Amino acid sequence: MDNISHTEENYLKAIFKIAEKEEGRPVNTNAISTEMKTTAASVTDMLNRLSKKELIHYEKYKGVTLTIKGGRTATRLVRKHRLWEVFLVEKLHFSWDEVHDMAEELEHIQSEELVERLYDYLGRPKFDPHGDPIPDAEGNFTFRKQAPLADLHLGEKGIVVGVQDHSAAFLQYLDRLQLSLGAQVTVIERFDYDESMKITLNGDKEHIVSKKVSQNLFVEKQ
Amino acid sequence: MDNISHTEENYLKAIFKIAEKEEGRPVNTNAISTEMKTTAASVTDMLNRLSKKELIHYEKYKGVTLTIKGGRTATRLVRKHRLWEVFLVEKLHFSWDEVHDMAEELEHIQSEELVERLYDYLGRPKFDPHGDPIPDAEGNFTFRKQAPLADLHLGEKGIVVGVQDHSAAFLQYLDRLQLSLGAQVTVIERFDYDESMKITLNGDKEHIVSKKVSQNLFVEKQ
DNA sequence: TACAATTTTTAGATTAATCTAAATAATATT
DNA sequence: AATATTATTTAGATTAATCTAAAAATTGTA
Ligand SMILES: [Mn+2]
Ligand SMILES: [Mn+2]
Ligand SMILES: [Mn+2]
Ligand SMILES: [Mn+2]
Repeated sequence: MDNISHTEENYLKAIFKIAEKEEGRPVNTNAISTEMKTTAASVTDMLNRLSKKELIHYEKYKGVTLTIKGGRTATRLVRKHRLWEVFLVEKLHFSWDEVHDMAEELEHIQSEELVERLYDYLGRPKFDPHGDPIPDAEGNFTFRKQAPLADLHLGEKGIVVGVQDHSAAFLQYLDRLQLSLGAQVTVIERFDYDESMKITLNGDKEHIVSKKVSQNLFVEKQ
Repeated sequence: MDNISHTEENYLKAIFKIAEKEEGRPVNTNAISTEMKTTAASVTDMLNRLSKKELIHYEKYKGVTLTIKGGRTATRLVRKHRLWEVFLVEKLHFSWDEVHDMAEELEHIQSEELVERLYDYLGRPKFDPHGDPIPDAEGNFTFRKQAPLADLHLGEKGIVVGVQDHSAAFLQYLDRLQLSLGAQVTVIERFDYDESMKITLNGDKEHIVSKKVSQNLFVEKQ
């Protein structure tokens, strides 16, 4: 009755993630099939199953939203995923571009007690290795007034606090430039031609970063 | 082709465990169905599947043995299971009677790299919280010349190194008596009547332990 | 050896999760 | 408004993992 399979959990997380971007509007079938790398027919099938379990509100052709129960399950998963990522980076010294797939499996470990002990063990972190907020045990997220680096004006300073693009390629590129979380960046020149910008890193190293990079990097203005 | 499901992994581990007790004789269907808490029919079905994947040698009505590949998979699972148990006890401070079910899930996390990093992180342990040996990355077990406490003669001393019975009830009972791994016990009296014995614990506390307890506790003679 | 008991396998169903192909509904475009 | 396009659902199959009930093989015993 109450048992939720790994697959069902992954669907709930996918719906949660899409709903976040879409600011709560009903999530449609195709968006889910893309996110889950599966067919629309499979999604429809699963939506009926999740609906019967009262994890989503679903009306044919109208898309879905999470119920309270479905939302709680999804945020629990996000909490577990991000805490395991912290563990892998902080304790086992994996780099931030290696941990996602492992966390994708670890997030399904049942025990609530385990998660909460892990949380304490890790020093009650508020953010994961990519700067994403870790919801607390009640499901509340810490919000931060962050903006893409691209939004900084000439002369403005910011601290790198997160990424939009979580791909290994982007994360490795940032490593190469030493643009890690906590780094201080200052915009010292902006090029209208291709919307790239020149920045200094911790008041020292200079870099030119492309529009794509500056749009995918979140900073907290200073 | 090469993908092994959680369920298949659990069957391999069950076969490995039974084969250990039976000293390599072919493992029969009913033994597996008991260990897996499932029906004989389901086991037969799974044996055909494992056989097709070349994880076991199987002949109808003759029982099964693990192939090299099946054996390697099983010992890797045992390694993972026991390392996670060490993690849960040493780092998250669970007690030894709480960790089995969590490890039963954690053992299925794929990444080999994760296991080896965990191994280093834990200080390359050779034994799990119940005193069971942790096979190394190549699948070799450390053997110990251990015997049930019941085998100690009057006046003999031993160090508690493991348990036969892994049930929470037994482990909690041992906790109550402070009979934990590493404790030194000396047999100071043996009662023929019910085969119980009186022991001293670390040369101090005295206890009378039943036959059942002394048979389920492993010691290393001194 | 013959019969009984036990063990194992087979047959036939069920449920979860997936797929392809076809049908239907919703939306966009002339 | 009619038609074309896109999105979604339905129909029908497949595979893994399980079950119950019945059949068959093996083992134990008189
Ligand atoms: Mn992740
Ligand atoms: Mn997952
Ligand atoms: Mn265990
Ligand atoms: Mn398991």
